[in-house]
Amino acid sequence: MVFMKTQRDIAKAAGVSLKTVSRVLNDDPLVRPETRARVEQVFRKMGYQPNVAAKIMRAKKSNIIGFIADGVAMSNSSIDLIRGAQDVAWSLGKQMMLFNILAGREDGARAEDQLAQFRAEAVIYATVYHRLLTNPPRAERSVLLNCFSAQPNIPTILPDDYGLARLLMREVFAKGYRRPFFFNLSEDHCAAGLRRRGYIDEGREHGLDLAHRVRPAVIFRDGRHFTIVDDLLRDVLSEGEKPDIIICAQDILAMELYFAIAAAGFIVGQDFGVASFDNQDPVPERLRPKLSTVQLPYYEMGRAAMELACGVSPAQPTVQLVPGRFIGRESF
Amino acid sequence: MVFMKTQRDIAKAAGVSLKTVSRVLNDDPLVRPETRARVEQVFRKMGYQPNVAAKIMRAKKSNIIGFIADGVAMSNSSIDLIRGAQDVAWSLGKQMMLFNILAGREDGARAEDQLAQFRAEAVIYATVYHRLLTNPPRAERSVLLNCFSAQPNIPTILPDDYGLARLLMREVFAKGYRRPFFFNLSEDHCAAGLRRRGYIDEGREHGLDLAHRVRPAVIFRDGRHFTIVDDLLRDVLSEGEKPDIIICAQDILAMELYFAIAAAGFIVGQDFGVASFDNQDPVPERLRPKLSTVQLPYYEMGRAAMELACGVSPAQPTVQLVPGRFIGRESF
DNA sequence: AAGTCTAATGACAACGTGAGACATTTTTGA
DNA sequence: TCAAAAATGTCTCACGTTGTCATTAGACTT
Repeated sequence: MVFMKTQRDIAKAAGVSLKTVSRVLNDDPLVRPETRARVEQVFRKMGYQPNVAAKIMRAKKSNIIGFIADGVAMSNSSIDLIRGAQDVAWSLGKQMMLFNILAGREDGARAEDQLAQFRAEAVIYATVYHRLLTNPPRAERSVLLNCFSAQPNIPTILPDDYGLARLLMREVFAKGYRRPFFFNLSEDHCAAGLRRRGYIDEGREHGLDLAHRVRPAVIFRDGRHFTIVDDLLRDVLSEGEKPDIIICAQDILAMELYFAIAAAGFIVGQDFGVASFDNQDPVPERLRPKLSTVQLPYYEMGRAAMELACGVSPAQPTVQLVPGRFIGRESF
Repeated sequence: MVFMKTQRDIAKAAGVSLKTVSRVLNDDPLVRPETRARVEQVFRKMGYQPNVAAKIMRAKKSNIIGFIADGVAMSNSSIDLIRGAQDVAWSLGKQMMLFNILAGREDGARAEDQLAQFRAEAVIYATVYHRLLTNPPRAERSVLLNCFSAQPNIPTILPDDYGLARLLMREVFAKGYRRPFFFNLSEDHCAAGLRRRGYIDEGREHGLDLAHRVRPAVIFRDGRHFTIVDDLLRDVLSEGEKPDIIICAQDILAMELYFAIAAAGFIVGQDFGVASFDNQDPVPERLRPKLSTVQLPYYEMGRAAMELACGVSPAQPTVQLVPGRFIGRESF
């Protein structure tokens, strides 16, 4: 972009002084409307674009908010985190600078350096899964999104996994189901504990003891996650009280469960209800019967994080839980 | 970031001139080793980060490559486009500036403005689906990724949909299938025509006339896409020669087909083979039986686009087709 | 020891913007 | 017609970095 126009060029072309051009750009009321019109005419004709680098220099303020997205490439759910943040940033005249990284590689440090070099005013650290952030952020002003840190006082936005589980179970009980069983995430996943507690607490509220009606359907072994939906379903059907609905901790687990149920000779939505967490496009809408899920509030979380980063919403409590909502379809 | 150190601060602290600090930073061999050591000592102590804005000003060169991603939020497949581009950019010392937009909103123009203001050296325009770009890019130097334009001479990276179809059918025939049927995308999707041609041509190569053994499984009506997998399967089973394998134009269509096949009382991989296009995580791996697909070469396409944008690979032919590869699993 | 050469270091300018201080011109109103 | 007010212009500086050129320190020659 060597041939970019400067205010000086505009001034010459419009037959006014550099200062007048500057006044027009910065909405100085001292400019006569006709002069303003003439200058703006030239802006359009010559295609002037202000030089952000010079602006940053001059203002000692970058208007840049960094967004470090860890592992977003692995899942599409968290893209809504980005969309939410982006929308807020633009509406505030801020520039969001986005980095997709994979934790464990040097990506992260590199992204942080880049942002520091652009003098980003704040940095949002986002993860795909709700989890603990091991190495804390270096930026002076940061916001944690979908993750949290050992060190306190960093503003943090988290999904209300506990509340989400209760919300889902309220719907389940409202439809008359009384023998739920919960196919949970593996216990190393920190949403697992929260959801289990919400599931059990909401059960107690309805006079049920669900403490033994929840088991992980994903296990972590040799550094990898394996799903054991088939085995788990077999176990659950052979022992104890047969469930009337199965809750899955992820849509994709629900998909596997659909196959497992069919393989066992049953029909989803008839012999068992199925419910799940995530509402991760496009799976729930395309399953038959369509899957009823609770939606993780990623878009709203992204918005909230950017608002914190930009200092719109005041400090708030350090950890902010964002509620989700129920998406009712056909599976229960 | 008000309290950022500058080279001037470092110079004062180290008792040398501003220029010497600059020399140390730019690996100028003219600096005496002891001086260099002293200055670097101060760097570490004071935590210097160069100011990119000033660099851009001074150099009149931004090292920034823009990436405008249209609709990435709608699908996770194209994230690999971004990963590929990002990896190349970093390895070249370039800074990729990423924008997620939705065509039809003002997002696009805004992103282009932002990039012009940052004096981006080139802009990559990427779309989720292989399609025609209606309003052409404004940037002087641009690359089209997964889309193409009416105006010629813009370097363009496209998936080789035709070749992908032939590749897939070669595998199908190699496994002995002789009565394929192709559940294609809707005809408004420009991959549909290419894949159909590849499908038919590869069939002819094996002595089969497949011109009438392909139909759209997705229809476009009232501005929306609907899948008609169930209806189509019923039709195909009731008329003409019963297929021994069904090819789906998307993994998610294949998922629907699994259900439709089960509903019709058949077993996937036994009564019919199923094959598909995309290899879009996590669906193919989690279906039972696991789905064999051809993978769209998104990562490589992203790399190729960034290489073009950075001027690494010479001009090439204007349109560059990137081949995909076959991912064999269990479904045929 | 004086002179010469080179290695090392320093001073300065410029990039584009925006603002302050102030001068000059134009317009408005009595 | 003149004074006041409004509009525009001139000039200067600062932001942080790095290329050009000038200067100094040290080493080497005679």
